[in-house]
Amino acid sequence: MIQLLTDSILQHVALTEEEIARIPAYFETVKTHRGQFLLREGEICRYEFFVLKGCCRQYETDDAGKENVFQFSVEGWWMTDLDSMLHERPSVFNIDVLEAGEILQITKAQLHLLFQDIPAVERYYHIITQRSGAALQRRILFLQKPAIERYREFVTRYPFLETRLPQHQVAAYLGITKESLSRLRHKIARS
Amino acid sequence: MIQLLTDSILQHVALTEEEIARIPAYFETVKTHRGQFLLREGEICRYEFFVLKGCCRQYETDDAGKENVFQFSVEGWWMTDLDSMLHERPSVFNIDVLEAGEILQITKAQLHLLFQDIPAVERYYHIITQRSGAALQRRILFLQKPAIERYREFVTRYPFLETRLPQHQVAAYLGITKESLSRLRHKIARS
DNA sequence: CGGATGTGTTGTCATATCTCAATATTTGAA
DNA sequence: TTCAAATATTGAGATATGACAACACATCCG
Repeated sequence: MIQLLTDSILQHVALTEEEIARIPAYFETVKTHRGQFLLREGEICRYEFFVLKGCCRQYETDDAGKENVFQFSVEGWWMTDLDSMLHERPSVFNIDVLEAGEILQITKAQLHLLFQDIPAVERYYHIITQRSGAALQRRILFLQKPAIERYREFVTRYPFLETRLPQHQVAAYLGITKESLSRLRHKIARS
Repeated sequence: MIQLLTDSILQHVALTEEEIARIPAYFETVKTHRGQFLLREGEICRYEFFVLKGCCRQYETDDAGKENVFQFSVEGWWMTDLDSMLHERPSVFNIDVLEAGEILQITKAQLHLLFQDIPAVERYYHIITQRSGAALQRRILFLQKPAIERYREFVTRYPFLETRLPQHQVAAYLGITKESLSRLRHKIARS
């Protein structure tokens, strides 16, 4: 199943068969179960996660206890708290498992060993970092739009998430309550 | 004045005097005047910008004509449309000059020549990219908070911008109208 | 099977923020 | 200095969304 990762790498850089074979050793494989936490608020995020199977969610809990979803991750997606990793500061995020499955995790130290071993992977990593930056940028624009447009854009961009996730999780990603989302959907269905 | 850039680089990586001397040639210096556009919506963003002096603003205009500010940049800050640069797709952003001054600009091609010439600059660039990713991440969390907290956080994090910018620009960054910001400020002042 | 838990809908009312309009204040350039 | 443009404030009413509560299903698991 780790092939999902090597495929992802090969989409961006070229590797020899021997290099491909050396990659898995740098990662830890973790079977995940629903409700499991990969990161808890207050901890320093030590890993980059790569989802092999299942669905994870990165969210923060605000003062009123409301959960704001930052990102979902499904098969083939990376997920981490960049700010916590980079500055080694306690994370504001929780990362938990919505759908059981399997993930890969790698520490910063291992990642750098991997870069030394296989420089092409460093190029891959930087490409991924840039793409994730572009995605964050889109998310910022997204959050400035009215709720109904956010919902439409979400459905268009991530149809597979829309059907896979419970509505209240989608609402928490859109930045609205589940009740408001229910009413938005109703309104759209009518028209 | 280009020393602002080399200082920024030297904060993160080590360079020899000769290397420092080779850097300016890769950049174009542009004197900016108020109202000038560095990037217009619909164009493909070809440059990374580095502000030497003055203040720039990156914003998008929504369907209703409202301007949403994505980012301000002052002395020593980088600014670009990552998504447009990376995917070579038309930008949704405008970048214009609020305060006259001077900027450096560099194309992707020149940047890669610079990386080949001075590999340490590539490391600097990746550090900057990561930090900017962390900043984008914070901005996403920021946008999910209520307006009054967004304003407080803005003032705390960027006190020098709060005083330097007209209020309606700050409002457009916070994602509220200038009237709402005026009222928020009034409310805070009273308490 | 049956209850606990998770999920989704609907009603009512509260609240934050917006829109539009009028007016005040500051700033910059001729 | 003086006028025009830019900026900021205030009021009144509209609108989007939230908060809370009740209820309806579905689903999972003992």
